[in-house]
Amino acid sequence: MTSPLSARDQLELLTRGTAQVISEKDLLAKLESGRPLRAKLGVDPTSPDLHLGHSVALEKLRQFQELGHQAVLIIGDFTAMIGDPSGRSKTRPQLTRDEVLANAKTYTDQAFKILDKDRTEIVFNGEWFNRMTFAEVIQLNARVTLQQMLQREDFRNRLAHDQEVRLHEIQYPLVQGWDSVMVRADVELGGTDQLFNILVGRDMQKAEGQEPQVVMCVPILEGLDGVQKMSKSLNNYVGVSEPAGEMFGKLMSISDELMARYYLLLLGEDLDPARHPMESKKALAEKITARYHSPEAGRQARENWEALFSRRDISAVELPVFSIGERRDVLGVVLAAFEALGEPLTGSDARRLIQQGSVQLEGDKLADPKAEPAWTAGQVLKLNKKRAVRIG
RNA sequence: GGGUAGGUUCCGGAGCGGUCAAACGGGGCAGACUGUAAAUCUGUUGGCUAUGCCUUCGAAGGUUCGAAUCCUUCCCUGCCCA
Repeated sequence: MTSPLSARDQLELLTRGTAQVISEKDLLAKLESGRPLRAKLGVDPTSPDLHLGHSVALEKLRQFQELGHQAVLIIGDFTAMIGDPSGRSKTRPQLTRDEVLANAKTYTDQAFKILDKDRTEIVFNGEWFNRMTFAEVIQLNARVTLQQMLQREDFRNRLAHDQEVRLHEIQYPLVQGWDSVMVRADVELGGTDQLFNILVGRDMQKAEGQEPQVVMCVPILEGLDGVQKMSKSLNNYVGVSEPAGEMFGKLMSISDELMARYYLLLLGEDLDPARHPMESKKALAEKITARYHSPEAGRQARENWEALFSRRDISAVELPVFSIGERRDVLGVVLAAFEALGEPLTGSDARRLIQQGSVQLEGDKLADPKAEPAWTAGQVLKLNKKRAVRIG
């Protein structure tokens, strides 16, 4: 059942916020056919956590679903073992099968925070690749030339800079393209860094006598630093499964410039330049937090944040309660508190935080790791910029 | 297969017998300033039962009072030639 919207209206909606569509004409033609389109998105379960960077493409995929089309989510259990070289200046580490399968589960759970589970087809590409014979692999390779693969910027750069390019890496686009053939994709979504791979998919489909897929690239979302793309390894991400407070806090730390970008790519809205930047940022953080938790949680996160950082009214803030253990010295308490928060520190790191004045009890710096202040229930112990606990 | 250049702490990149837990830059963290923003300034950035001790400079041995630095073997990578 496709949407009552006309093909043109659908086109208008679907292309909004995309960086590149090849081609809109083809997409329109497919939409006009009236049948539900198969929109493919491949994900590499290389790390188990989805973040807002991934969400851009997932949101787009959901839009297809909302219009009555079929989402096809490919879990690259096989491809993850190759490692997508896209945008990389180095060879990616290859994962073992067990790591990949373990990641896949959490991955899909998180993806369904965005996608409609009932209208999503999940496919593991190991399903066909694990069965391929070597002869078939060779034949697949025979479809493209080395020169074609080397057109790709990543490889050219690495060659130019005398960095290694391993053979398995140049096969990646082929493998991804074959996925499109296997699922008979009408559209493939991906970040702009996927352009090359998705184009190869078109070639593979044509070679197999299929109608080539439409390429739909969404922009790459910058991470919290505002410069590099959001990624876990750069530690500049906001995970979709993070607690509401974390999520809100991380979003409040972005630059104004980046905020405009997030408005566009995550909310699909334009930033109102007349509004005070901080107000806009709070609104952004609340909306996104609400999206992944609940409107109530979004509001709560905002209130907490305002109480803690704007009004400095700590009495109103909900903080994790922490009970002092055996050690009563500052160093021991800080270590135990981080431990309790699930972010253990080394002794040296904790010592540094203390000596640099980050650790504060009710606003007073505790700069001596060996001191034993009179810990009192109800007091607020600030640990670092983001963390604080209430003594219980 | 031949020639040649390399493998250093999160990254890049110095060091080339002691003064090296290792310059410098980037990144990270913290402090000041703020809108927990950006910019800027300052400090910090292996671990520990911590004014000292322990483990790091591709791997394993060796020389030496002493090695990231010298020797041997091995592993890995680039480039040129075949």
